[in-house]
Amino acid sequence: MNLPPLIQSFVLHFGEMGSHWGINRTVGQIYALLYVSDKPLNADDIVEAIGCSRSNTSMALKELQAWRLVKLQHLPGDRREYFSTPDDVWAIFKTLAEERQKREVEPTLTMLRGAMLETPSGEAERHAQARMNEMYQLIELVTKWFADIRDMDVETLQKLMKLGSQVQKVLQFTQSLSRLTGRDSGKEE
Amino acid sequence: MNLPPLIQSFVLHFGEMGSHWGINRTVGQIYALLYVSDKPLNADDIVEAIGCSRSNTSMALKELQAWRLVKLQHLPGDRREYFSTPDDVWAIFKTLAEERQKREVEPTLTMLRGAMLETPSGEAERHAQARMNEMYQLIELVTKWFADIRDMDVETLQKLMKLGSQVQKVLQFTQSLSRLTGRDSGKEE
DNA sequence: TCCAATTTTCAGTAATTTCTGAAAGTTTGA
DNA sequence: TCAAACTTTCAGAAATTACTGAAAATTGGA
Repeated sequence: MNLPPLIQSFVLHFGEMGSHWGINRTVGQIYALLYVSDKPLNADDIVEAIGCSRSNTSMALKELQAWRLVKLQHLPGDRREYFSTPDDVWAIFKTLAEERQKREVEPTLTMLRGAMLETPSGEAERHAQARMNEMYQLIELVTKWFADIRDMDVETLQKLMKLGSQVQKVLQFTQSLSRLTGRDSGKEE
Repeated sequence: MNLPPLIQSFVLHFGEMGSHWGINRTVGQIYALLYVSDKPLNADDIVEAIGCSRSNTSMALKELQAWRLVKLQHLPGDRREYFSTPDDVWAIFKTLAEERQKREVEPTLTMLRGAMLETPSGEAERHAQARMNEMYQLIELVTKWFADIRDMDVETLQKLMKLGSQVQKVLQFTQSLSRLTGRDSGKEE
């Protein structure tokens, strides 16, 4: 690996972190490299920069594309494929949230839904099913909320986040208002 | 493994999912087993139910304790250690969020903070540093917001989540109000 | 169509992670 | 203090995952 020190430490960090996430070192490193690069890179650029094999690079890029974290593009007069990450960090964040949702949460929800349909035989199973239901309700609520949040425009989202826990006050205020006027701003349960 | 079918499929699912998260199969399975169990279990109960070795169980329980996802307790007149998960699914969710924050996000923030202090030499490093700063700002904002959210009481949190994206309307409404009255409910940037 | 440039696949190897059994360590109460 | 009950550690085995180089496949232009 032959990179300026600032970039190198960023790339190495993402490589290490990869294992905490579900991705391998090379995938993490390549993503980091593309993220900070000021121009799209082709596979050989990446091999050169990271110091991994050409085939490994190919695999890693395929995985990053499956995650929708890199864009493929062609440069005029060059047959090679060039890769880059989206510029907008919020868009990246949303993509990541969507993909993790799809890969990690959906399958669990499906399994739990199936479990809800079973008829428990015996006390142990009855209790287990009740617990699974608690988990199901929680995950579903959080999931829907995340989807709502993801679909907000960045402006609103930033406003909301900066408001932070003070949103409580706004809610309380709105609820007193609605009690006075008889209108309700929130969804019913 | 010798468990009622409903419980078995739950336990196996968490085992598989473990690898998508940063935990191994046994850890996932044991957590799932404890989560649905109607009483605390000791290490031998777990070995019996899951079918792994005693030492593996010991390691896995240690990891689950490090994640603060299981409670250790003693039963009167029994020297063995019994394990269970917290009852409250919201508490579990919060613990999980805190631990992931600590393990996955903090180290990255630290690295980025360090990178911000470097003086870039050359255009590539200058651009890279700007990108890292964008990432830093985003992660910090989301992190603070998460912390705010975590510290809300469950009631408010559920209310907020059920409101979903309609919170936008509440925000807009409150802002028109504050424009009228000259008061501001939100933090300043 | 053919050739050269480029990308992908794949089988074998290397590295890492997980798991086990045996041994060592710890704790409790007699 | 000792012994029994129980837990942890750890070195090596097993399983899994990551990586490589060679070969096959694909692509675009002549």
